[in-house]
Amino acid sequence: MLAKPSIKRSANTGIADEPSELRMTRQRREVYRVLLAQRDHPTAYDVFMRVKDGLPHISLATVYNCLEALVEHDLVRQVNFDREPSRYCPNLEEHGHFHDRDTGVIHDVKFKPGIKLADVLDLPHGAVIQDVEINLRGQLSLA
Amino acid sequence: MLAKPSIKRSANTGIADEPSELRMTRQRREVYRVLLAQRDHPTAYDVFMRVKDGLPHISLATVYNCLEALVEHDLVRQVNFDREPSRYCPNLEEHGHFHDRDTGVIHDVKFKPGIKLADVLDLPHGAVIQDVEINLRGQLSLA
DNA sequence: CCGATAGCAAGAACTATTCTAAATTCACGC
DNA sequence: GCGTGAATTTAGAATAGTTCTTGCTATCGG
Ligand SMILES: [Mn+2]
Ligand SMILES: [Mn+2]
Ligand SMILES: [Zn+2]
Ligand SMILES: [Zn+2]
Repeated sequence: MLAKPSIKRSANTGIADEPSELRMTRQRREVYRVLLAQRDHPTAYDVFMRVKDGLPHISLATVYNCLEALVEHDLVRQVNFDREPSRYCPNLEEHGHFHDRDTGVIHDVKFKPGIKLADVLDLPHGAVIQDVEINLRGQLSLA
Repeated sequence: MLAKPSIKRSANTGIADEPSELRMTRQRREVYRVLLAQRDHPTAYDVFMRVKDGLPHISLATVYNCLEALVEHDLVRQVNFDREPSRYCPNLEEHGHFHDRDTGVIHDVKFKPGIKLADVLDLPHGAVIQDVEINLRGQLSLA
């Protein structure tokens, strides 16, 4: 995924401020820690369950808020397969996802070295790409 | 998107039947006609509104049913950007989608000739890909 | 410490989609 | 052209992941 600038405008002036720092609260730190600890592309609810070990009073809404904050500050990527619950991935390298229909496991899929998207796709003239999502589905043949 | 075999198994035997034909009802035909007539990746609700011109009594649930049937029989592709409402595309060539943030327009994006996904992606060993989804977001620079 | 801003928790609300149940249409053998 | 069973349609209810609202708490700069 390419970087997305997270601009905020002050309510008073309407002038663009610096992109604000992410305040690392206990909840956000724990959500992020959980994502790094087990990189299996958990859903928000999965994260909620895992975070409760360390923060038993955290709410699901807070998990959603934390995930949104982490995504907006480009520490975490949101991964959507069709209309299933969103999943979250702390791998910041440009990569796609392969969903194994048999096991449900989602594998990270890297580009082969030296490949750029503009090399393989016939983009509209003047297109500036800000975000790339590559989602594959299939099976892992056991042969 | 790669072809997805739509196998049905008879309830009695559990033996695989032929993939059943899509029965072209008035509703399905009209939904399909609307998709072909204006290829702007409409949502189910967009389709509903357009189909009502020809079939004023059609229900939204039927539009969903028809779209699902068309997708399952590989006449139409479902296109999902993040968690926005699904959109529908009758272009059966293998292609991705570019969402222009400024205009909201979704453009079809073809692969450059001769490119295969396995050539550019580092797939897991033994992966058999059944479905490919490539979604881009960005802007069209006017320069 | 003070006032302001940001974040959290709990539950309600939202909304795209799916499900339910009853009515209608259809395919097909006679 | 019927009768019959299966498929489809319809309207409305239900579902479920996510977002919003509200009141409270934590944090920050001074
Ligand atoms: Mn898809
Ligand atoms: Mn995305
Ligand atoms: Zn990933
Ligand atoms: Zn398309």
